[in-house]
Amino acid sequence: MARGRPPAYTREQVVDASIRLADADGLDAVTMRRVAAEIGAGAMSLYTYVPDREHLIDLMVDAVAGEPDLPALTGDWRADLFALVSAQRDLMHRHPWLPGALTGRGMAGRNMLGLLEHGLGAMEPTGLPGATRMALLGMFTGFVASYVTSELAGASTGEDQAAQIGSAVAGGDFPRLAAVVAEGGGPVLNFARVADWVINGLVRQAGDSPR
Amino acid sequence: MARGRPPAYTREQVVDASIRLADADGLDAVTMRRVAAEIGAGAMSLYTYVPDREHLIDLMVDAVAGEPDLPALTGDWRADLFALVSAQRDLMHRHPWLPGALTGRGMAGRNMLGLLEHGLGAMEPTGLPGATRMALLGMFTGFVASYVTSELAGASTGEDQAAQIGSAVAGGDFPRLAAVVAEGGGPVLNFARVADWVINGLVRQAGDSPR
DNA sequence: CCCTTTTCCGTACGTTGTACCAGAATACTA
DNA sequence: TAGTATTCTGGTACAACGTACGGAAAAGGG
Repeated sequence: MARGRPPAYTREQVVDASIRLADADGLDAVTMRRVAAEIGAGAMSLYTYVPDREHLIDLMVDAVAGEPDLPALTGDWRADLFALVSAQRDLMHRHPWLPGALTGRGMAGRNMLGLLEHGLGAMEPTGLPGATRMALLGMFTGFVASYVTSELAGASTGEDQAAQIGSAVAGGDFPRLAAVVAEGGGPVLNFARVADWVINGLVRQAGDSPR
Repeated sequence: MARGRPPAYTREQVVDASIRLADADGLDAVTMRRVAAEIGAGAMSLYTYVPDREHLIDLMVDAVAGEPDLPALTGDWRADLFALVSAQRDLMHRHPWLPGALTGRGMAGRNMLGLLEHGLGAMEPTGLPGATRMALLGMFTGFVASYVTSELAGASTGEDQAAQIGSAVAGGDFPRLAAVVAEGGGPVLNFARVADWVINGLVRQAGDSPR
């Protein structure tokens, strides 16, 4: 058994190196050559472990989806969903490329499906039908991605963008925007509060919904 | 006035050609050479009108953001927000690359700010503070992007992905997922209904929220 | 010891973004 | 009218990318 030259690396090594690169320098830094260099291999060797770059990114997504070990369900769907959503946010903080990678790349692997399974379980006490729970989970993930994206954007840039908004606002158009900007913006909205809005609001509405 | 050789093209021409390409073949098809060929120019001539590819995409986003002419505000924030959200959805249907392009690219130009201004106005009757309205608008756009993404994904792929899910589900793990799949999924949830959930749910919760 | 199988990876090709610059086209100045 | 300053055009070139191809290397089975 095990004929042929034995592999010098593993798929996991390749995926881990890719994740390390993406965490440090963004998804664009994940090039076949750089990933290979990271593990000390030749560029073409990666193709033994991964069919192409696109699948590599699928694997990266699914790998990080396996990171959080979610607490067991309590039966309180509010709390359970909040825990799930918080875990997703932590994940996206740890891997800022994740929101971008998620767009247009649906449910690749087992860890991703595990997250889905967990969410479906959390919403079981709501009594909502399966398709509805499914849709809501998509919304929740979209919400977290959107929230984290604005969190990260606010932290990093805000340089020339603030200038752009400022000058546009000063132009006299966008009076309401000007008012909001003048109002000071205040602290970024608390994630816990917004997550509560989303969870309570959406599930309540979904339950109230006719038909 | 107007010294030097006169421009043979316009920035608008460049941006429009890029949008046409992206609509037809996706964002990746927007390469400097292809865009240039589309308008009959040399590749390097584009750099007279646009600093680089990244800015080109910013301009594309802002250009399409100017497409919808939104109906005047009625004072009914539910209706006005629904109109806004529907317009955004139409936009993303017409330009399927938009959700992806939006990730990590915040509020580039005047049309984008105009959309923001409109949204702020629509929410004025809610009495919510400016920062809250701002945050909610971000959420709404995130939801629409997420909804449309899943709409488009469901329409196009579902080929090997369905097989992957099927085999994983057949494996015996993910019992709840299996139940939902067996349940038939049913028709995709109505956009109007989900949008209502989001708008009513979020605004209601934001209003109820303590402090 | 050779044969089959499997992995490794150097070389090479087509495509990308864009730096550089010579040439062309215009308006202003003398 | 001739020259000069200014601006736009686009060919050439380069580094970096994904990856097809194929020979070298390393293992087990005969």
